[in-house]
Amino acid sequence: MPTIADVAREAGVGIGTVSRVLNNSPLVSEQLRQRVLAAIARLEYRPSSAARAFGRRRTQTLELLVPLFIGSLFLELLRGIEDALVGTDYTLLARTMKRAEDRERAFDACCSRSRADGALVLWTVPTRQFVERLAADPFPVVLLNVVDPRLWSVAVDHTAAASRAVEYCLGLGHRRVALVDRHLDVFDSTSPGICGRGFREALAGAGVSLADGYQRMAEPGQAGGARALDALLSLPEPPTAVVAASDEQAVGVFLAARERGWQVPRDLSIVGYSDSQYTQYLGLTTIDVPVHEIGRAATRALLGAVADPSAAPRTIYRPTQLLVRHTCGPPRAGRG
Amino acid sequence: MPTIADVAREAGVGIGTVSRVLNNSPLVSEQLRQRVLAAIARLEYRPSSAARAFGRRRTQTLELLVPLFIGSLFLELLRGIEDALVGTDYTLLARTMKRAEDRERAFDACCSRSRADGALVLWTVPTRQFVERLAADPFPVVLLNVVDPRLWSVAVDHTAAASRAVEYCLGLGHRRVALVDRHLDVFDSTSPGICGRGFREALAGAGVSLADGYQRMAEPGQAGGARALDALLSLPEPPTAVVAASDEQAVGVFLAARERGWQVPRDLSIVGYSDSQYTQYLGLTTIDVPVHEIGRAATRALLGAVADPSAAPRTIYRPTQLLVRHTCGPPRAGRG
DNA sequence: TTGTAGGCGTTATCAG
DNA sequence: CTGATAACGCCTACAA
Repeated sequence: MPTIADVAREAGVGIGTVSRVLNNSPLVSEQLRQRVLAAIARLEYRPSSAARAFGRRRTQTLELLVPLFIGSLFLELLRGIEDALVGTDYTLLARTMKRAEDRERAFDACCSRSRADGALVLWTVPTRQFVERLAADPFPVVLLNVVDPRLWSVAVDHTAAASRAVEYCLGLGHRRVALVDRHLDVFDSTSPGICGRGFREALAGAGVSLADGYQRMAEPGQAGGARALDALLSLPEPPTAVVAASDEQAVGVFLAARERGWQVPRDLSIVGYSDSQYTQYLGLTTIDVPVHEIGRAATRALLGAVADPSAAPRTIYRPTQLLVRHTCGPPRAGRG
Repeated sequence: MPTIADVAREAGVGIGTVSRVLNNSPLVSEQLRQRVLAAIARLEYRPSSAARAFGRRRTQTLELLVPLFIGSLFLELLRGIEDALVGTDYTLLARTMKRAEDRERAFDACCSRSRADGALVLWTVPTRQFVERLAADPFPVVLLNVVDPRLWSVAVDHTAAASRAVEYCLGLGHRRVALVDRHLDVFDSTSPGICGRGFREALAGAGVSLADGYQRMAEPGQAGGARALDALLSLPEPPTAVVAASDEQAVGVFLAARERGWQVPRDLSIVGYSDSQYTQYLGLTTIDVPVHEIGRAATRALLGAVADPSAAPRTIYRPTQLLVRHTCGPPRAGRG
């Protein structure tokens, strides 16, 4: 395996010149550049990325911290990230986290002496220590779908989105609207729900009082949604519309409703959250979260922060919109 | 940022001892080990992974080459890979490929002077040059869902699986069974379909002749399936059952059928392929491909190959099975 | 069991 | 513009 020294010898130049050619430095005469390029080709030389990372104290790698619970949106997000990476010579290191302790370890590993130049942190709230350590020893981090003013964040306004969904149901005539919410932090069951505030605000805005048990926290995934609906339907006055905090939960709600013989949207209206594309054929009315765009924006922000670590962190919001399909309708007379 | 030398000084030992402690070498007295550990803690020292990778000529990284077309199975696969990685100190580098040229570059980048110690290659056929280069300069590679006898491969027997699906339809009484197939290599539209052979064998085995136009190649995804069904339903004698080569295509078939007013399974039976979990609520009858297990097995094989590059490559098959749900039934009298 | 010295392949710095 | 040369931080002999 040839090294830079072999190339230098082959081309009859100094090793510095070869390095400059490799790094597209303008400080090389065209003649020598050609000689070096030819030598590289003859020897089939490839620079060692390990040596490079070591030498320039930069790995050309971005780290992605992602909870393993993640649903199908991950793909879309990955595409967005890759989109932003095209043309750069950065690659992506994926580190998945299953449990809270994995997260601690991942945070720990990623910030000090990282294998990467920066990190993308998905759908999980940074711990206090993490933020403190980052303050002490800056390392570029961008949060996705979670906001922390002390760090770069790219997210949507969950409150506005949830409000929009609830208002839509209210507009259809529903008064018994329930929320199947999701913890902001998958690893922390004491963390608030992402949609709770928007839900309450929308109800308050319409002068509708919040019935007991209508605001539920559920596990992510279909199972969580299904269980939540079961609970809701056991209430003395079950809701006529349900807003879910994820499409997967919405599917669970849908299934559980069907199981009980409730038809959607005749007996129950459902709004999802995220537009995960796998629910298209279900005709799920949902909040469209521009996941692809979030991934791209976050990656761009991270690359920027890597290039200029002194830039003050910003929070970037992306707009959501309601995607009306076929799981919502007016409440049924007998039940509404 | 402290280095190993700082730790050595702090602990009052030689740098070699620190290195040995870091690498869990048994050749350190318990006493010194403790002193070193304490020094490490005091200094909050973390070894530089870049320097490590450089020094030991091993990156502790596995590379994942994945076509961006990939559907929801990717998540399950990723989980399988991560499962196999738990307990090792390997991390995963993801390199996605959008077009055929990306693939060339990815193959190129991954084998010579790679940033990784080995590579997992998904759902895409290795090019001739790739295999040749690998033969000349060994670099551990494991193929997933594609088989090449010259390399490690983990896959299912598509022929057996497709046969099983077709036989199931035949057993229900169908005689007009069509196939919506998928190219073995997403980047090569001249590559054969993954299910074609099993399809034909099953028909032949039952003495059913293959009608013109019943074996179709389709693009991956719902759109491909939908388009393929449109074509099939335009035939003078449309099929009464369709076997698809992916769940996503099956969903497309399902949607297109519904669009045309055909009910499933009354007017049309559908079998999917892969059990992608997002089709559960559709009740799709499908071939269960153990994607998680494939990811895990492939990663284990790769780790093995990294540890012992001299081991001869093997092909590992994982069994599939038919998952009967609700999209198949006997052919309708008037149409069957 | 321990410390020391050399090497890994680049990049960066510095004279020329 | 170019070529030496010194880091870079760790690992691995080798010698003690």
